[in-house]
Amino acid sequence: MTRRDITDLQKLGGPVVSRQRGEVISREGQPAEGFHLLLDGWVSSSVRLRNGKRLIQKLHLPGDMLGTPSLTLPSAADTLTALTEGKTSFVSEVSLRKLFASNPKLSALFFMAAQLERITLMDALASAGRSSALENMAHLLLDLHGRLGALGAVSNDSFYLPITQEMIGDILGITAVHVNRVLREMSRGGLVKFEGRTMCLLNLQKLRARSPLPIRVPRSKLPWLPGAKAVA
Amino acid sequence: MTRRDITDLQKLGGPVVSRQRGEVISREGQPAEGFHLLLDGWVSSSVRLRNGKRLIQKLHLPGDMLGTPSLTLPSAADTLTALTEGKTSFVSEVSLRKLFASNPKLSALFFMAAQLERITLMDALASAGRSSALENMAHLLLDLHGRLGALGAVSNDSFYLPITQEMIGDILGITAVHVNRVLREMSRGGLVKFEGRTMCLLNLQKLRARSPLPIRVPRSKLPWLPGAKAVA
DNA sequence: CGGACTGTTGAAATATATCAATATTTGTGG
DNA sequence: CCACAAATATTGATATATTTCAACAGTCCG
Repeated sequence: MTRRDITDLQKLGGPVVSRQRGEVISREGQPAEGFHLLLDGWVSSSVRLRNGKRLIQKLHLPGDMLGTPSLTLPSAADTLTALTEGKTSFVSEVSLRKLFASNPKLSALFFMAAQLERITLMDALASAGRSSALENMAHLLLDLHGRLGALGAVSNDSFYLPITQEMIGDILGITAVHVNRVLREMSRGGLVKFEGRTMCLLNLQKLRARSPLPIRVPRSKLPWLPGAKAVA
Repeated sequence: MTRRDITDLQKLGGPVVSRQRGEVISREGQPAEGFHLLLDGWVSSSVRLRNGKRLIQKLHLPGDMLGTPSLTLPSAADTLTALTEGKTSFVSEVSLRKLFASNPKLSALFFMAAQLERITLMDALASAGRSSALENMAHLLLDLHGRLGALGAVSNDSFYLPITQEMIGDILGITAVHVNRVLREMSRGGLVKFEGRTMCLLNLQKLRARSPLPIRVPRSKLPWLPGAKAVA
């Protein structure tokens, strides 16, 4: 990105808002009218099913855009909840228009970011359907390991995991009880170690072998992107 | 969309290519370098897991863009297979650049289309994890009913479904045997009727009651979109 | 026509859910 | 900083949805 791109991106968001743990940033069923940039902290995106059960579709980490899918709907599909203290800033639809109208390169990057999210969801869906709970757990842990690593939040393959086993269950679509059994089995097998909210991946190689799909690495360069000023 | 938008969109694709049933349009592991517009026919997007099992992530219908997520990766994540005879046209990365550089409105629409796909995937993921096979089947049938209806391919709530029960299993993440049991149970319960490849939804209301999530209806208007020529 | 898919049904095996009881940790107010 | 309540983790026993294996019927297509 050029300096101009970065400036444009920073100008996008409104004032920085502090979020407390447990705070609902946006609730399903309410109109969206914009999205949020996650500047700091963890946020979950969850949906409640007819039968009352909840499912977490995504754990958002700093740098993520929250709530963009709901821009396409009359009312938000998911609820955004802060899992830790954090900071967000709101991007209105008007700001988004200005971005698309003035910076084709960032527009294309936004498009590509959305495609990357699709990949993650596609992989999660493929994995969920046809793999055992342990395999899905391995995939989830490796995904977090990769994403947190990129943010510098992993040391010695261990990281802070500010979610309960029940939430992990809501991500993988299994019960909290079964999450516990699987984690303990992985622990006994020397795959991971966890104390409180700290998770340590003891054997990345074995974990990768158990993961139904590899963790995707995005293309580092997209040579076809329009130049920042290449406006017709 | 204005006339200019439509012209821009049509210019995007290369020559029309005819596809035979079973033909592989693009294979996972190979570089993408562009995507396909589906002009006619059904196409599946599938992934193969480490354990050899296949999972279908999406049934594509005419009007869909195929393979855009893989633009973000060094090599394609999914395999695109024609399920019926059909027609596609290829859009190169260069064409895509020109679009982003010259038409901010279509750029924004492309972004929004990707978000809509995310919604579908999020719902499928939420549904898959926490619902019974019958509930997921209801959701799938209603989704197809809605999408095919928009294309004028539904009459009397019945439509042509050019896929085997094994493929349905690969979509829902269950075995072909179980697909059969679930479909027959729905049939006995008066929810659906099927003969050969024709599926008829006999009781939409009951089906909706069994579906874990409603079928989403996109916003009809996005007033914030940049005008077609609103280039800074 | 015949062979290969595809659909259908039954019986047994298995992963995961559910229910229940207890231990441990975490957060909070005094 | 402590004590206590609430949330979370852990483990066992049992129930259940789905898979697996198997056998056969139907159907499509060359």
